[in-house]
Amino acid sequence: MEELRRHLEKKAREALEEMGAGEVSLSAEAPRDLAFGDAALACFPLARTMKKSPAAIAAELASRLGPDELVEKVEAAGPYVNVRFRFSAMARSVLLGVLEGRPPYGPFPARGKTVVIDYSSPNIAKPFSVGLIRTTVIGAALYRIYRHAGWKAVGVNHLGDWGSQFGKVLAALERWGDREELRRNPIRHTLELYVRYHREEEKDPALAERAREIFRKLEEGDPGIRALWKEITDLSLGEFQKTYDRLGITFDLVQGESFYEPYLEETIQKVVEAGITEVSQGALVVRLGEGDEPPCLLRKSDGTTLYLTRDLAAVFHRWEKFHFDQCLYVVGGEQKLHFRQLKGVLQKMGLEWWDRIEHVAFGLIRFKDGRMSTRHGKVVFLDEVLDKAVEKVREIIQEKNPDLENKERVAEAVGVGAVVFNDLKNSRIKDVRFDLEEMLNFEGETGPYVQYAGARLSGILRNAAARGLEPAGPEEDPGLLADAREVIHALGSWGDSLGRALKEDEPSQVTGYTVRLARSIHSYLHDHRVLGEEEALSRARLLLVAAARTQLERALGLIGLACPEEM
RNA sequence: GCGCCCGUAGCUCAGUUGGACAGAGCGGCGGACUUCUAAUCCGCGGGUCGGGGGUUCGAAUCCCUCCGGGCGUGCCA
Repeated sequence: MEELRRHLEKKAREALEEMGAGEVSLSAEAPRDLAFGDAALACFPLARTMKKSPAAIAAELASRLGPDELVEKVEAAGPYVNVRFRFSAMARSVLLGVLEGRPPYGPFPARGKTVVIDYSSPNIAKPFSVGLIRTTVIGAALYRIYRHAGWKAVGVNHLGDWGSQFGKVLAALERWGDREELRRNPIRHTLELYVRYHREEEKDPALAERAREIFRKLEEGDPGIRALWKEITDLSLGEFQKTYDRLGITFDLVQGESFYEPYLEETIQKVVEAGITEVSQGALVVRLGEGDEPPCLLRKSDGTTLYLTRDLAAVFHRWEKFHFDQCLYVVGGEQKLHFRQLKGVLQKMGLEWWDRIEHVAFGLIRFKDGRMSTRHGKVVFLDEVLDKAVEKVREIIQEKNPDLENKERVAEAVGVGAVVFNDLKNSRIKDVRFDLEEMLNFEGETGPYVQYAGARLSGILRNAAARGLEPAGPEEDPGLLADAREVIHALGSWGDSLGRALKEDEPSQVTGYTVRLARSIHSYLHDHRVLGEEEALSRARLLLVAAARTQLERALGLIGLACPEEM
């Protein structure tokens, strides 16, 4: 599709030059409706320089753009020039592009650029709640998308394994904890302790004092406290890993905030040496901007450090290690100020790479009656949601396809996929209401809908193989697929979707692509048979089926969904 | 109070960066399985694009203002 558009753009450029428009160019875009054609040139941008109406320009341009080996028909429609490509050329370009894995369908060659992506980064004193799914799956999708586009991607899990909340948990453990229970059920027990702490903190000032003291000792390196901390973080991380495995998510670098603990002093020193700090109310701060913009705190009045201090240490470390071209933080939108401050400090320090930092924000998950709160124990565990989804899929399989092999594996892939898909469906910035019922509705624009399209395609390919029928080869004319124009277009729009996904750091563009592709496939398969037609037709359609299946699996893979052969 | 984000069909959302008649899914109603998987497909109904101004040949999209919701706003992360 891309090469056809470039061909058209080149022709248009030449024609416009003949028309005396000078060195101008128009870009070919997808028309609003397939009925208009396969590509459209909008002439609005030329109206001013050419001092003619867009419609007049379109009319003249259209008259100069004749048919050729790739273009079948050119037509002016108001301010647009609509172009229909020769179907065989278009189909061949798309189908072979997909099957041979040429970019953008297959991965791009390395382009020598590095992106560091910070995602998931759970606070491991807290449970793996559904709230964490957002950063985890959005970040992992971006990681795969950047890699597909030829970037060197570094996935970082910046574990929240440090900070005053550990003082709280350890203080609670000291007072009410059960070490046996902690080992058996680390996450739940830690959560219980955390909730209890917050319930009792208000009426018991000594408790809060003890928590602060413990955190201070932790930072000072007290061996007993350190050992306890290590035990909790290890147990907790083990539990997190199980969920990552289920989601198929990996990292290149798992490094807790604690890792940076020895570097905090030199980090603070670096900022001080830049001459931008001041002491205010006993705390070390950097003032950014004017007016009410709150200052950034590097060190509290009690001498301990903050989130920002540790993030600064981490970003220096990342810079030295990777010299990234971009560094993305996939973190909720409520932390916008924090990242503005992080960038602000770097900028004020005069570091030229401050602008490569980007906060990829997303909306939070809310319940009908307000937001989640770990402190109040108002959490839903992600694993429970996944389990419910998988259970629902099991029931559906039992009902629809009881003879299926690998039932359990398919149920897991479809159930987990449904939850992941649901989270990647909408623009990331929107808040999402936690609605289990909607998550478990598997009809319409859902993960199972897309996977089901893949399974139907696979079924056809299996049957064809059993009959010894091969897809048409590249030398054969794909003209027999003229009734599949919509599928070809859906397939061919991949470059647009991928481009926007990258430009906007928006995995939902890929999700949307899978839905459109699946829809065109379902619709086509409903109206057309592949096997049992005249051989040339069957083989041509088989080529389409193979390409659709390949591309669907690729796109699903980028957002972290499997594409089961059967379901 | 101030700052940022969101507001499109009953519900959940798209809307290709200012352009062709505002589109999907869910829910509702009505149809399609002796034929490669009906977790599917096809049709119908449903919208002052939160309100009001402005910029423009042209605004859901840009600017101003108001309203509603969310988030943040010095020692949490």
